[in-house]
Amino acid sequence: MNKFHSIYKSLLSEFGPQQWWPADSQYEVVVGALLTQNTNWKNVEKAIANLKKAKALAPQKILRLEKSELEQLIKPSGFYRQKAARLKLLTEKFIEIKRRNALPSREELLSVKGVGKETADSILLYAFDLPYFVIDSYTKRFCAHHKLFNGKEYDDYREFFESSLPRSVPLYKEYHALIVEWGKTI
DNA sequence: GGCCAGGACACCA
DNA sequence: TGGTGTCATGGC
Repeated sequence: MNKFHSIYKSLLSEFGPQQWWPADSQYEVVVGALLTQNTNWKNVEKAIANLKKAKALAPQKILRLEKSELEQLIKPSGFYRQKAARLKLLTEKFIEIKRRNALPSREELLSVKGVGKETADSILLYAFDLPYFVIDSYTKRFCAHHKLFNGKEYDDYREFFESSLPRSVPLYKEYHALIVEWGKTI
């Protein structure tokens, strides 16, 4: 068992299973992935609750909302003007993906304005169950703290995790969630 | 009452 | 490629 695996086990015993991503649908994961950018999850929950209350948490409904309406609904998540515009763009991509009945590529998600690497990987992993390890600011601190890796670029970290762990979607999901939980405590 | 969150992008040198 | 400004609300 390598160092990654033993740390994982201790995180799991300390914090318990995180069961990410909390959502009622695949599309809700996509929405949450965008809204949570540099934003406390509590605020994202408020925005998603607003969308549900307005019965707007569905791709076609988001597209049909006036931009100002959408802005008001997602306001608690912050950066709401940017996010409203970008959520519509991402939703168009989501519809296209579902229409062709195929899995999304990382490249096409990254081509959507407002979707960077972490958001793309979160969607690939948590919405589409594809084995991409999500890297965030906590993950880099985590690596430094445990002297696991001292890289620079996002993809260096991602490839390091992916080559150090068994290629398991449930493991990727849980490990990233546990790192975030760890990050909140330090 | 300030600090910051489950980032991304534009612009500059 | 590296550094900095911008976007913005709400929790603690």
